[in-house]
Formats: sequence, structure tokens, C-alpha cells
Amino acid sequence: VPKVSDEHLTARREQILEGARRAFAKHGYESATVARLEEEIGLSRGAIFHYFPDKWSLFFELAVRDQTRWNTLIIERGIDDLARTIYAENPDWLGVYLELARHIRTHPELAEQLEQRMTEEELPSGKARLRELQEEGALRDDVPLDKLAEFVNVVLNGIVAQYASGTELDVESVLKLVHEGLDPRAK
Amino acid sequence: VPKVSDEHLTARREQILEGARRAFAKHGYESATVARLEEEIGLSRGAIFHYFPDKWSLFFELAVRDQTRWNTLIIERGIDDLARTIYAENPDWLGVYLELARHIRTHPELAEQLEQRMTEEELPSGKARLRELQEEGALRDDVPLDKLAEFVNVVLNGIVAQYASGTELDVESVLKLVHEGLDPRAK
Amino acid sequence: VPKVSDEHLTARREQILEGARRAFAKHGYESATVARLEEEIGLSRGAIFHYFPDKWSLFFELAVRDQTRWNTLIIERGIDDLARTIYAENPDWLGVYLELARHIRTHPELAEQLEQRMTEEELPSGKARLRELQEEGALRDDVPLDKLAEFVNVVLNGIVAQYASGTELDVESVLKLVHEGLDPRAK
Amino acid sequence: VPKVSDEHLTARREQILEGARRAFAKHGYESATVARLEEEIGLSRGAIFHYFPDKWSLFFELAVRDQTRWNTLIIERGIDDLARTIYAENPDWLGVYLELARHIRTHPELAEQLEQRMTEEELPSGKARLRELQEEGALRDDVPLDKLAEFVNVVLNGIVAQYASGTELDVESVLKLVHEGLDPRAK
DNA sequence: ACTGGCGGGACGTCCCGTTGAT
DNA sequence: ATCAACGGGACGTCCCGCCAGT
Repeated sequence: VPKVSDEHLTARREQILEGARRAFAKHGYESATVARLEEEIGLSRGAIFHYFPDKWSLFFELAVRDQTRWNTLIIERGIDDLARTIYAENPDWLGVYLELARHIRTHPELAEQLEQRMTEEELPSGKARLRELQEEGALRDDVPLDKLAEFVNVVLNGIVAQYASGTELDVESVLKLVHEGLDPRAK
Repeated sequence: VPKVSDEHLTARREQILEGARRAFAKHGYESATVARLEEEIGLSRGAIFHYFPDKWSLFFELAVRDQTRWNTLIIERGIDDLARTIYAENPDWLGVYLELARHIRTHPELAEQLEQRMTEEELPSGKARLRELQEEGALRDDVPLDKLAEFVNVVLNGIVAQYASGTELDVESVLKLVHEGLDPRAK
Repeated sequence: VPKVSDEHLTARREQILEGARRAFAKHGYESATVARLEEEIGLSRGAIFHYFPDKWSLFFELAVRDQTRWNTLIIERGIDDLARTIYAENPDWLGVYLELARHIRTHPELAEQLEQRMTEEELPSGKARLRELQEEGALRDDVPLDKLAEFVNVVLNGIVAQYASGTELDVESVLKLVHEGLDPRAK
Repeated sequence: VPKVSDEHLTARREQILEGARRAFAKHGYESATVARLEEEIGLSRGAIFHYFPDKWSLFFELAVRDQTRWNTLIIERGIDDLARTIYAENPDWLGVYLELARHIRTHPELAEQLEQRMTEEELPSGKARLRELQEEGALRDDVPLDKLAEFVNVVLNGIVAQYASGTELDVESVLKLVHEGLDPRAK
């Protein structure tokens, strides 16, 4: 028997998640102590741990959200829009986000946890989107699709890493160079 | 008058540094506790902190070494060799290395510390190398050098990030696509 | 909205303070390790440092309390009562208390910290009391008040130091001599 | 078979002791780390611990020296000279010296260690000197000698404590008051 | 005689998450 | 639902003294 409305509950969850994102961005995962989370969120430990079992779950939820959002974006809007969206992100948060991979490697049990969450979201493959583009003639076909996808991933990761390291970036010119390497019509 | 030979001393430093690199790679910076450093290095706290003032100095030294090595490499051997070298690196370590940027952002005093250390090493700019390539005709000249450098950085960072995230990579095909975007003769 | 009563909170503070006083008296400041504080207080580190930011604050609070108590005492009841009160103190604690001066000298920032705290307590000067006594004719007026105050301070400090060093003392006879003087020819 | 002359040996001991005294005065006993002792003394740990078994022995030796020096002084030159000598001492060192009593109380085994050392020095009693003064008529005889001695000790300890606390002092006027007395009605 | 590499222990601090109270 | 008192563990740092080496 919930005492408050579902809207209130989800609103609280959002409040907590957004505060947590700010705190993580500002201090990094390990230095975002629960005290600092409290401060940024505006709720006490008790409330926070009432909605999330522990600190890691907060970070994990945020990471999963990014992942699904970006995944959706590349499928529905293409590489360029994703790149621009990433660049619109808080670079501090991107820096923290990069730690996800390390945490997963360090704690192998997280891998399956992530796997499970991502399949729950039922995300179609980004590669299918690439195949479409290739068939439309917007993508060169003298290179296997796998390699093209790999290249795209490298560039996107590069944008994340570069921007996260604090260096300003001219995304458009990077994207132009990517297209000229990929798109036969771009010459 | 040191009581042991200089060889011994530098050997110890290397032993500590290499052990620390393994420990950082295995656990990440924060989770590489001093106890784990001891274990991986094979020396006691006393010994370790006799050679380095604190844990951060260990990480910092390793990061500076990478930076100078990579810097030298791109100048003397070019982008491809650097990309291959990075890919030959321990991906776990690369993951930790990515945190450097975040630490610097979180602790601004580290920025100048790094700056100072890097200028001490007196490294010539990698951009000069790019200009040479452009003059040799190996690099397109219809795009400003700055943009080309930015693109190269993105790709290199991308390789770091991608590989650090645990995904295997066909570096050669990525490099091929990079060249086709950059090198007018490659078409 | 506190979850326990204010009485409980202040009681806890007192419990911690009194336990700390015992621990300091028993072992001295530096040797009163946090483990020993826990033992003497009967609460965990977590609890103790929930009420006080660090170990020094505990000592500092105790010292300030003594200082204000003694200051009040000399003003309201006079030198003799203060001397007797000091003598009723735990000599071990007095020993630790003497270290305060050294800590202040070693860490100059503590001086202003103490200054600030003492002015917050708004204590009237003990010297004013001496002036009253002088006007009442209970104090010789052929010697400047400053010198008399200095002498009184020396004697009081002497009682602290003497008693803290473990030597029993006949305070009354000391006080008598203070009042009368030593040298028969001075009469 | 000593390799160096006895002069050299005792000179080294003195060098170590004086450096240690400075270090203790500057930092206090616990904060005078061995590293700081090395710095102030100008010798390495090895040398220091070659002459003294541990850090405490250094402090203890210094304290014993003071004690015997002051003891001799009061017997041979009287209270006033002792008071002036104490006042000529480094107040920082006096502050550290005050810790002796606490250490002895905290570590009872030190009591007998000190006892033994002091009797080795074969010091005649200071009280005998007081008796002489009394017989000469320089000391009132309407108060038991014990009480007079106690008072003197309190004043001397007071000078130590007062000066050690960093407060400047007019020793002469204090001594004058000691000699004369406080209360005009007592004349 | 003197150096300093090194072991290993203990310290104060901080931090996460539980729990009982409101 | 929310709070904050509290436990208890682990962290990085520092420090003393031993002893192998010169």
C-alpha cells in the first residue's frame, strides 16, 4: 500500500538520479561520498538508500540510461546526431562514465548484470542501421560492414574520451572527415 | 655516500613502478590499495614509500612515462606506429590511464604539476610532425592542420577508449580508413 | 528534525567528553589513541566522530571548558578557591592540560582558534577582580597591579605543574604564604 | 678497541643531544620524528641509534641533565639564580620538559629508571640548603621548613609553566614578591 | 663509525550502509 | 517516507628501529 502517489515516487527517483549525476560529475565516482550525494540531492542517506540499495546502483542506473539513450539515438538519428549529443553532454560526467568499463572488468559479476539490463531494454542492433545505410549507397561497400562499424565506434569513443579530457573539440569538422572516409558520395 | 649501488636503486624503482602498473591495471587507481601494491610489487609499505612520497606519485610517474613515450613515438614513427603501440598496451592499464583526465579536472593543482613535468622532458610538438607530412604531400591540404590534428587525436583517444573498454579491435583496418580520409594519395 | 531528543544528544556529547577526558588523563594526548577513546567512552569511532570532527576538537573542547570554568571561578570566588579547585582536579588531566601551550606554540593557527572561542564566551578579565581587591585594601598597592597578577599566575601555574608532576601538595599553607610573604625582614 | 678517540665519542654524543634538544623544542616530543632529529642533528638514523638505544633515551638524558643542573644550582646559588636560569632557558624546551612528569606517570617503569639515574648523580638535598638559610635568619621560622620548600617548588614550577606557555615574565618582580609577601596587613 | 633501505605496525580519518525512531 | 545516530572496517600515511652494506 503505497503512501504516496507513483508520480511522487518516480519524481523522487529522478531527483536522486540527477543529483547523483551532478555529484559524480563534480567529484568522480569514488570521491562522490554519500555525504556529498546527500548535499547535491537534497535528501538524507535514509531517503537515498530507500530508493537505491547502494551507491553503485545509482551510478549503474545512470550509465545504463546513457547507454540506452545513445543506442536509440544512433539507430534513429544516425552517427552525427549521436556525436553531437555526446558533445552536448557534461564532459565531467563523460569522464566518470569512462570508468564503467574498468569497473566491469574489475568486478566481472557486473558484466552479466549489465547484459541483463541491456537486453531487458530490447535494443535493436546498431549494425542493422549501418547495413541500411550501406544499401542506400551512403556507405562504401568495398570494406566489410564490421570494419566500418568498428571505425565508427572508435571515433565515437574518441569523441567521448577527447571531450572528457577537457579538450574543446570541433565536432563538425571531425564528422566531415569521418564522412569523407566513409561515404562514397562525399568526395 | 649511498650504501647500495645506483643500479640497485634504479632497479628497485622500476620494480616498484612495474608492480604498481600491474596493481593499478588490475584494480583501478582507488581500489589498488597499498596492501595490494605491496603484494604486486613484492616490497613492504616502508620500502615503497621510501622511493615515492605517496600513492599518487606512483600513478603520476607511470602516466608521465606513457605520455612522453607516446609523444616521442608519434613524432619519430608516426600515427600508425603509435596506434599499434597503444593497442599493444595492457587494456586494463589504458582504462586506468583514462582516469588521469578526471583526476586532473577534480584536482586542478595537478594540471600544473603535469605541465611542469612535461616541459621538463622538453618534448617537441606532435603538430610539427603533421606539418612535415602535409608538406610531403602525404596529408591533404584542403583542411586546416588544426582540424586534421583534432581528428587524429580523436581516433587515437578512440582506440584507447575502445580497447580499454575490453572490445577487441582490428587496428589496421581502422588505420586504413583513417588514411583514406586523410591521405590524398590513398584514393 | 532530529530523531532523538536533544537531551539524548547533549548527554552523548557529555559522555564522549568525559570519556575523552579520562582517556587523555590516563594516556596523554598523543597516546590516547582512537581505539582507547572508544574503549573509555563506550562508543564506536563512528559515533565519536559524528559528534566531533576530529580528535583534537575533543581535547580543545575540554581545554576551553576548563579555561572558562577557572576564569569564572577566579572572578567570582577569588584566588584561593581557584587554587583549591585546581588541586581537586585529576592531576593526570592537569598534566595533559599543560601540553596545550606547547600545541599552540607548535601549531600557531590554534592560537587564534582559542582566542576566538574564548572571546565567544565573553569572559570578563580576571585583572578587574584584582583591582577590586586592591581598592578594598586587601592587596598591597606599592607594587603595580601587573606584577601582582603575574605573581598570582605564576603561583597558580605552579600549583598545576607541581600537582601534575605527581607531588602531593598542602595548598592551604602555600596560599597562606602567598598571602603573608616569606621573608621575616620584609615585615 | 675504539677506532676513534674518546673526545670524538663524547663530542658526537653532545652533538646528538643538542640537536635533539632543538628538535624537541621545535616540535614537541612526539612530533620530533626521527627524520627531524636527523635533520637537526646532522647525522643519520644509524649514527643516532648507535649512540642511543631509542628516541626516548635521548629525551630522558636531556631531562636528567636539566634536573641535575637545576638541583646543583639551587644548592650552590640559591632560588633566585635558579629562577633566572630557568627563565634563560628556551621556553619551547621547557614546554616539552613538562611532559616528563606525564610520561613517568603513564609509564611507571620510568619512575625507577629516573630514580636510579638521579641517585647515581648523588645529589644532596635542596632542603638542607633551605635549613641553612633558615638558620642564617634569612628565612622565617614560624612556618615549618617543609611548607617553605613546598612553596618554593610551586613558584619555581610556576615559572617553568608560565614561561613555557609563552607568556613573558618579569622574574625579578616575582622573586621580589616571593621575598616580601603580598598582603600589606601581614607587614 | 656511519649510512639508509626496508619491514611492519599503528595511527587518525573517512566512509558506507544499517537501524531504530519519528 | 524520511531522518540522522551509529557501527565497524579499511584506507593512506607515517614512523621507529633493525641491520646489511660500505
